[in-house]
Amino acid sequence: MGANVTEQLSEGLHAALRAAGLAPPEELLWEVPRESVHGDYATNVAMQLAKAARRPPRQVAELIVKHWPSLPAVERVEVAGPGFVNVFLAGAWCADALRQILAAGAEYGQSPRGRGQRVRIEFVSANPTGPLVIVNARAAAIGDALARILRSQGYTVFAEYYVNDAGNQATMLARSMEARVRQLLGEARDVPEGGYPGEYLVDVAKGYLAEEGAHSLSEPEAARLERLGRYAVRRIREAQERVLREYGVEFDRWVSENVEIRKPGLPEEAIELLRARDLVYEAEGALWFRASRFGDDEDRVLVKSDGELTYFAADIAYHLFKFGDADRLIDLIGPDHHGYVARIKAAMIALGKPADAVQVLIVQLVTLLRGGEPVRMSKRRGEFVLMEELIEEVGRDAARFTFLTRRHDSPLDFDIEVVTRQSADNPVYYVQYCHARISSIFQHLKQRKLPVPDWRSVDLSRLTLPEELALIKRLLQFPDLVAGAARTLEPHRVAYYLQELAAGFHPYYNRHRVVSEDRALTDARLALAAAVGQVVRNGLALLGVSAPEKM
RNA sequence: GCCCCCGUAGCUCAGGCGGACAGAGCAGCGGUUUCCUAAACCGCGUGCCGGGUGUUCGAGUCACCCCGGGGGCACCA
Repeated sequence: MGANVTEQLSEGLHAALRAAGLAPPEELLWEVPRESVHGDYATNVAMQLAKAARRPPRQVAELIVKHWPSLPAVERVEVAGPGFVNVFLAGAWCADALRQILAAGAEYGQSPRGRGQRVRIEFVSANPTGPLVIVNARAAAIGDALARILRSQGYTVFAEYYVNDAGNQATMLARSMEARVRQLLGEARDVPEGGYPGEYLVDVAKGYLAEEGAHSLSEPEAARLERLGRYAVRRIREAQERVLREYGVEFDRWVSENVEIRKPGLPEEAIELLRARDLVYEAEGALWFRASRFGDDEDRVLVKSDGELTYFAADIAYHLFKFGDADRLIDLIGPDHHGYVARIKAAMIALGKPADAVQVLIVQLVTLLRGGEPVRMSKRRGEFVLMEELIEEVGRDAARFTFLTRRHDSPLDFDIEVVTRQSADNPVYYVQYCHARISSIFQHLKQRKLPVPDWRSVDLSRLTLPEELALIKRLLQFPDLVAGAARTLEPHRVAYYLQELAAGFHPYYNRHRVVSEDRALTDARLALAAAVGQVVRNGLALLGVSAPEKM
């Protein structure tokens, strides 16, 4: 008993197919035609079934239309073009469906279809060697929105941040720390080649001296570096966590590669699992995994000839770790790691996971511009535009929304000056303003001491303007839209939908008064405004963007 | 040389598991406010959808090739 239109249409279509003696395809797809003269929904089943039915598509479509059952939601059904079945919704039914949207409230758009499935989504996972930068903000916006969207579809979602605090880079961080600490003590020391020369480490080094004291530097090298490294990782991680929280992103857990994967010997265990399946071999002094049997280009090294584990070996262990309480994994990674996708998938398939249980999304780079000029960023010299500077300058909502109006796999030019200078015309404000306007209508009502009607008893048949029906039909598409965003892992669909919805409301608001002398009409229009406001709020919530009452 | 991503309006990008006449925002020009927020509304668009071949009743969408841009091709992480 939902307002989900396509579910009802599919039931009707099934009934029609049965009555017509046609075998239904496994899945029925409804699309919203670009042109309204083609109806509110259309399906191409007739064309799909034509071959099996040994009839021309249009004839099949005629059969479907002929046997179409009477449904309150549907005014008429017709055959069009090469064999489309076009469905026109009944206006009165649509208007009445507003009641269901309002009753569902914040739950409108949710679905139970993912219930029982546990999804672990890992994102950002920047190295704990420096502050977060702009591309991390992009990944954070996308990952967080995906988590929210999947949750809305009933999935149990865990958001996870992996801290690569082991291996070479951890050592280089420790050495860089040591140089900075000794510099503070007056020694002439350079940050080592391949280290982290960013200024931020100076502050961390100051903290270290204050908390741990200079005497700790007299420890033997191994212990000294471990202490320095551990301290730096902790402080940098805390800073990353703080920025992400400001951005509105919370992780369910932060997993330390060093503590939770390496120390307990999980990589070795993973290798043994592969060995038990006879999927490893020794060659040239190293231990290899037969990745090429599972879709990778070539076999991959697990243990180097010097006896050290590769990052890949740890990564296999980490993915198994994630599968510990999840059925499905989603990794968001940067394009520089895409060479890893094939091998990690190969390893998971080799260990018995379904081929589609690991989904890897590549979040493409962000080219930062300022007034059309590229902002120079040099990791080597430690020059970045930081994520916190971005939030400061552009604002959290605008930054998130801008990232979410692009596909994750499309490289993005982000011109700070444009996004800030045009802030008033930014699409995010267009959508938020829609929400604020609707809030102000109810504020106005309150000031005039007029009651908010009980939606259950409002006469919605007063909503007959074409703009009103178009708006309502747009609202009715929302559940399918969110489901589609969840299925394809494309949060930007929600952002575009919201812009279209707002683009439907603003002109309507401009042309027609909601609150008028006609009390019954006022109540009906209030219901529509409330429903639009609710859906805007729900949609923005899925993106992690605020829905202000005032602007 | 091999692999991945991208190539749609001046700019930034959408185009919903192939569908019916290709869209939005921005930038530009002109107009709208005694009225629930003008961060709004109204009007103004001639795009070889990078090029080619193919699959299909139908291709911006799928396959292959080519061109252009970015990124990867480690016993680094």
